[in-house]
Amino acid sequence: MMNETVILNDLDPRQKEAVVHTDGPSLIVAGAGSGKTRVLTSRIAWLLCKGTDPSRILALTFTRKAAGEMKDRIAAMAGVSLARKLCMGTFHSVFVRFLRQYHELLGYPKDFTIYDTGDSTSAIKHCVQELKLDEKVYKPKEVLSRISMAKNNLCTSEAYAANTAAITNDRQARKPEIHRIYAKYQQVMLANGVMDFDDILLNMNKLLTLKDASGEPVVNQIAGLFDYVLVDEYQDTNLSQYLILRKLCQFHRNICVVGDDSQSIYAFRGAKIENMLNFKKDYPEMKLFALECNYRSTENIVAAANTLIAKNAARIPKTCFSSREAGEKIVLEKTYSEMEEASAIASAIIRRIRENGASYQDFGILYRTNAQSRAIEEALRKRNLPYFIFSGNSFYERAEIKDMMAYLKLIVNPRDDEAFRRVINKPARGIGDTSLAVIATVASAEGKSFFEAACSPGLEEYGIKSGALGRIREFTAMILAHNALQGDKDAYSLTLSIAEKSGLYRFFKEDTTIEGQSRLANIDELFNSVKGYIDERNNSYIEDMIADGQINDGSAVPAESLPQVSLSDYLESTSLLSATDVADDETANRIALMTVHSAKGLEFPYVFVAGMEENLFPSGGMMITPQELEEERRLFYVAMTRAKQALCLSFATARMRNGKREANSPSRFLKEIDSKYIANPYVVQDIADDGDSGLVSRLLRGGSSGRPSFQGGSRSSAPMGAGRPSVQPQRPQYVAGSGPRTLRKTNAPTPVKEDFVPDSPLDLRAGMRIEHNRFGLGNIISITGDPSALKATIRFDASGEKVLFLQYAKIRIVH
DNA sequence: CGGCCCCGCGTTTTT
DNA sequence: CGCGGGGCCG
Repeated sequence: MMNETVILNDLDPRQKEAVVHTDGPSLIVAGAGSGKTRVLTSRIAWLLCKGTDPSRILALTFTRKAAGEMKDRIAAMAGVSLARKLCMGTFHSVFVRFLRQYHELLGYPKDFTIYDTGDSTSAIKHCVQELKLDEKVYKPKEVLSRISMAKNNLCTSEAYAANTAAITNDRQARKPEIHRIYAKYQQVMLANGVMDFDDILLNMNKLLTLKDASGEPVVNQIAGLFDYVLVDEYQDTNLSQYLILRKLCQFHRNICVVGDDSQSIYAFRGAKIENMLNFKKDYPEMKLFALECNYRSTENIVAAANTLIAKNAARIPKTCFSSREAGEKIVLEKTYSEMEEASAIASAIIRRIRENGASYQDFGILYRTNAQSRAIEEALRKRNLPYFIFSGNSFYERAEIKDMMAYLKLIVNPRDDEAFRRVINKPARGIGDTSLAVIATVASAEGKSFFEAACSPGLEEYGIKSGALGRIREFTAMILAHNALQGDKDAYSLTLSIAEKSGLYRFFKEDTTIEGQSRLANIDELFNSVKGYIDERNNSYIEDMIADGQINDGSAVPAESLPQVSLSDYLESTSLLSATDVADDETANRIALMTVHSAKGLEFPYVFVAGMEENLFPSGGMMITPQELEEERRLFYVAMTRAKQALCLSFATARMRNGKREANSPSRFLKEIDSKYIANPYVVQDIADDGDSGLVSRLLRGGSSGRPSFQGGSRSSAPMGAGRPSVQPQRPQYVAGSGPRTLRKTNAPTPVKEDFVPDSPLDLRAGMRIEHNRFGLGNIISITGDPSALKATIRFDASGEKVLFLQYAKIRIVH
């Protein structure tokens, strides 16, 4: 356990203030690169240091990665045993725990499962069909988004139907039946024992208004569990989350929220920047801390971003400054097509590598829309530059994975109709549309789920043929058998079993086409993922026991005594987690391509932002509202502040969009940056000042300035070209097992779990200097045990001697 | 039951 | 232009 001095050691005075002021409401406005996470974790460590019971601290984040990262850092500062007792996680995962605990009050089964956006969309679609409405008019995605917005604003289906504004609005949009779809959807979801993401928050709100069986308000019980509440990325909270927080903090008012209003980019999803702007209204006694020192970017970049964001009206006034040198000016790059733009970026990267000794992972190429990646990919491929894309399409969105997941969901919650539909005839087992229609009719008539309908004895009477009936019975029996095994078998063996028994694995195995083989590989990858999850859980269980001093030898924990990791545990871990689509080795030393949204929280020495054009960035064109324009500006602010060393902003005067060539003028944002921070501001100022097309003004000018840098061999304005060599760039580091969005600042104040590539246990020898992903540096004292269960006694510098199971521990040799 | 073709559509996306 | 979904045909 660290002492107070150590916690405060690497913090600047402002950060220190924010860390030690623990009681009462705090608003920490943390500019980009200002050490936000460091302050949050130090604050928790500080509380622990002061003797606060960790279980009475609630810390909420948006992503699981952020939660994990914070937990790791706190573990490094305050010890694993304290860190693991914290109530820390995403809004959704923490609240799901409470919802399960109080499921009866809400009328949900204990094993309710969670629908992802895809599941919800298809559920909506089926509701639209059942209500005999036109899918063209009631596009499932659109309807879902409308319902989602309603839920985020705590508008239940009943409230929606009674809300004249909403109804009028829908009528004017020629979609008057949305309220009926909403009602139907909610009814089906409840009957299926399923919640969508928004329901988790909505029901949490509802729960906090209920009384338990003994008549005690639930809010007293839950809010009473905590003395301190901390929230990360507060600018991204929606109304639903805001209200929950308010209820949870009403007794002690020890709420600490951290965020940056300038980086609020999720309004389109219901996030309310007002939550941050109005914090003082709810908590007049609050203390404001502004972290304005940016440790990430050079002064030029920080100052330039400041001038941009100053154009926004809705913001908390603050002026960020850099702790670093002035650095290079921002370079603009004008091109005439998206291909040319991509080539310019690729050339600039090559030049940087040659002249600055940069490596691939030092580059981030950001864009507003995913469609822009294509041209860039082609340019990079042509030059053999390795890259990876943070794709929106995740592992869990692949059809074959969805199939397997649907089986798993159905085992845990047989009432899940969407899962049932998906797998009832997968692989084909002679239960076609006709049979499914009958099942649907029965379910609807008897108010049952599909599964219950499929089990009901009177199914023949509805006209199911005996052959099909037998197969249906076989199917339900198979699911029920697995459902019953959940207590005895762990997630892995159930997954293997259902893959085999359902015939799905054989089905994919028999498909010898290339795609078929890839699907099979994905299924195998899913098995690995389940196994990995179980190992991870076992590993941390053992480490926790050791850290707790309950045991000091990993061998005291025979495998069979480890708590079993159930299928339901696994499902919850995946349903609330966006996929880790990009494996670590795929991101290793590659150029990163991603949308600006995905880049939030990341940093790169060299950043390119492509497509700086009106109608693209800012997107939307004329029908964009002032609020939306401000959000676009914040989005661009996020893009700019990803850069540590150098920033290049490019635009194309024309590009292919939806199969058509479109002319665009440069983004207004380019002109909003004070030109003194730009190396070649004339590139944008000369042209298209007032809707004039770039081509015309170029012809008028004689075309000498603003020429693309690689026409005619001129390269004077090449993006981020031969900048003077400066500090050796720090490289972004990705967390082991990380999903797309995790990147750690390299100037982290404490040792943390890094980009961990563990060495094989077989390579470890007594006497070696090693590093453990959690416990840090240490020396191997001895290695014992038989080859199948090797254990090592390791003396850690920070935490003393421990015995670890090598099959679980992640250890690498330090040379 | 599966494959092929045609049509429509086309920001951003933690959970 | 490139994709996914739905419908129709073999």
